[in-house]
Formats: sequence, C-alpha cells, structure tokens
Amino acid sequence: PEALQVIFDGLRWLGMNWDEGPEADDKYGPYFQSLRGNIYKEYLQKLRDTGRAYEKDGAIYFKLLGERYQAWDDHKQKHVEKVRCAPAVINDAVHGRVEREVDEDFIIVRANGDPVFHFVNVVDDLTMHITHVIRGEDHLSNTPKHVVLFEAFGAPVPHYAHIPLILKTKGAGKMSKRDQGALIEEYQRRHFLPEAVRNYLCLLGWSPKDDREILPIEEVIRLFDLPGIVLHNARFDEKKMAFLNTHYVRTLAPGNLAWIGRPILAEAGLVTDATPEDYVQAVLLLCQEKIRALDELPHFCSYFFKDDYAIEPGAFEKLSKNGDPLARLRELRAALAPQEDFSEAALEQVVQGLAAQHSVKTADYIHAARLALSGMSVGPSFYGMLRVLGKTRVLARLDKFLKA
RNA sequence: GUCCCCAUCGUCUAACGGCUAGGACGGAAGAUUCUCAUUCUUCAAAUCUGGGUUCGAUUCCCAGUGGGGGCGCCA
Repeated sequence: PEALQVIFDGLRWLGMNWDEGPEADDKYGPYFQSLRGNIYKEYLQKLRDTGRAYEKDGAIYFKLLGERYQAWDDHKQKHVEKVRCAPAVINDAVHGRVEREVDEDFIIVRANGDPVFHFVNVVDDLTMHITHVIRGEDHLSNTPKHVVLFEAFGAPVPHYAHIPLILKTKGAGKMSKRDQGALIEEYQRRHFLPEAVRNYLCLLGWSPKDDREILPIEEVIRLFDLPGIVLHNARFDEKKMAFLNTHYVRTLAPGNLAWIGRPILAEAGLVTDATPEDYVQAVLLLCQEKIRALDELPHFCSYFFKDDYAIEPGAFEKLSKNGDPLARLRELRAALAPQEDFSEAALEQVVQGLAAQHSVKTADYIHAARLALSGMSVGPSFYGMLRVLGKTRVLARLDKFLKA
C-alpha cells in the first residue's frame, strides 16, 4: 500500500503518466491481483474444459501437447517428465525472431490456491486487451510459456519487445532494488531534477543516432522507436547522470528555480514563509551557476539567511600568510560605508580603486571579504554576493568580523 | 549443467560491406579568473579471439571465450 504509492509517485515524478489502470480510468479493472481471483478462476476453468490443465500434488499444471518422455534434469537434480513439441516462436520487436521450446508442464496455480505469475500475466494481458508488451530481457526466456498459454486460450499473442537490462555499476549481475542508485525515490530525495534522470535513462540502451545526448523529452518521444534499441545490457553510470543533472540545474529558468529551490531551503530550515521572495530568488539566481546539484544548495548559501555562520577553520590563517586580510577588510569597510550604489559594476570599481590605491591585488580584498561575509572560502560571484546581501548586512558583518 | 539473449575506448553509444572507427561521461594536460564551478583547447583510450565468405568485414556466417538472463508451488 505505502510501497505502491512510492512507485506511483516515482513514475509521476519522472513524468510517466498512465491513462488506464490504478488511479486512472479503470476500464479493465480491478488492477490488483488480489482482487482478480474470480477472473483467474474463470480462465482456469477454460483450460480445464479444453483439457489443458490438470491437478498434481495439490497444484494445477498447464498441460503441453506432445509425446512424453522421462529425462534427467541436471539443474533440479531429479527425473522429470518432458514433452516433445515444436518450439514457441517470439517475434520480438527488439531481438527479431526468437525460438525456444517449452518442454515441461508448468504450475499455474499453487497448492494453496494462489495463481502463478506466468498464468496471471497472460490472463491479465488478455482481459486488459494488451497489444504490446515491453519489458526487461530477463523475461525473454519465459515468454514461450506465455505464448503457449495465449495459444491455449485461442487468443492472439501480443507484440513483444524485450529491452536490455541495467547492470550494476560494478560487480556482476543486473541492478536490483538493493543497489546504490537503483531507486527513483533516492533521486527525488536528493533533489535531482526529474528531466535529468529521465534524460539519462532514455540514453541507456537507446540513442538518437546523431551524437546528441541532451534531449528534451518531446524530442525523445518524436524519435524513439523499438528497433533503435540496442541489443546489449547497459551498465549504470551515476557520473554521467550527475553531469546531466548539473546541466539541467544550470539551465533551469528563473521562475522554475525559485519554485523548486525555495522548498529545499525551507526543508533545511533556512527560510520561512516570512522570508521575502525577492531575496530568496536573488540568492538562488546567484548560486545557480555555481552549484552542481540542488542538494548542495543549503550548504552553499546558508549564510545568506543567518548571521551566525561559522568561519571555515584554517582559512584566515591561510590568507594571512600572503597578506594582511584585516587591513584589507578595514579599507574595504571604509570604502563601502559611503557607497550608495551596490550594483556589481559599481562595487567592482570600488574594489579596483582600493587595489590601485594600496598597490595590492583585488583578489586580496575579495578573498578576505568572502571569508568575513560568508565564513567560507568558496562561493558565488563576489560582487553579486555583496549586491544580494545588501549594504546593511555587509557592513554589519565586516564590523563583527573585525571585532572578533 | 542446459536453453535463450548479447559482445566497439574504463562507461554510455555512432558508423548503406568501403575515408584516419565519430560523439559524450570520466581521466590527464593547458588556457581563462575573485574562490569554486563553468567555458575553451589539447591528449590518452575501443572493434573479444580464431576461422570462413568477399576485391574489401566493426558490419555477414561458424566456433571458442566472455558477459547477462531463464530453468521457483518468486514476480
């Protein structure tokens, strides 16, 4: 129930909506296996009526047609009854024609009465009028079972497309829920942009064939086709997804940035409903070109929203080795006090004037002031930072730092 | 074990049977500068192996090897 909601949320977050199914048009519902018992019973009866189902050891088996013989099964380590019959044929939209024989009767209803996946899968596809089955390649080897079931029901077999799997970043095997980065929820929680995750996923096993990699979803939809899917599995690479995420963060429109960024800052306890929107937007816009991901945002800009920021250990000592940061701060403070125009261009002139006057580099003012005003040695564009903080905060913070 | 699927830089991928095997991420070096991040330039990096078909094979065929998956009274 809760787990189900997480899946729905994840799909919607990626922008993958459905027009038929749970929480949508329930044309062929119910959509939960637990509610479809009567349907499965009805279809089981059809198989019994045509002699294609029988009971053994309390379970119900699907009966294959053909000559029967005993054989040793090395995998199960026992003798089994095999059936000689023609291989089932799958016309796969990705792999082409695939043949594989089903040569053993298989269970469709367990002794406890629960129907088995292969059986409900086919009944559901049938009753829900599924025309195309697009699923992971791990199902390819089981598809012959589904084909013989469709045939036993006298129903047309749907079109199949078995797409490559995503393999673990390192180590053997396919990616599973337990693997790092496998869950959509994780990217939601880390404030990845859904369009970035989606873009990356689209590139796993498919490409537009023209060297483009950053593609809006509309373009993917326009160009996508089943035969264009590659035949081999792909290894998951979070570095490349992070790259795409950074790209999408950098190109986020200002309005969207504010819409997405403010809740992240609120969640981190940095802004409240009372924090002016203009100020939040100015901070976000300033930091946008520097951050690599939105979850860096709180740490990167926290000092814009609180005055009790800590000073990065060792940073002041490092500055002192190559100059006199306190002297620079006093000079800057004096120059800014009468300064009315806090535009970036005007501020830059002020600092350049100071540097010329005292024969030091502008960087000496910038590095010292950045540390005093933010507590950090890295941050956004310096003049932009002064502009956004505003004269009052800047002077107060310089005074506080010089007193300490 | 057996059956099915697959094989191009470390990774994701391009290349009617025909130019020097292209792009991207990551890596390395450099340029740019207020830090960081960008941006720009450059470099290293691949057709699994062996046979065949062909004037010519990354491409087609076969075998081997390697990887993935199935063979559940799991889904």
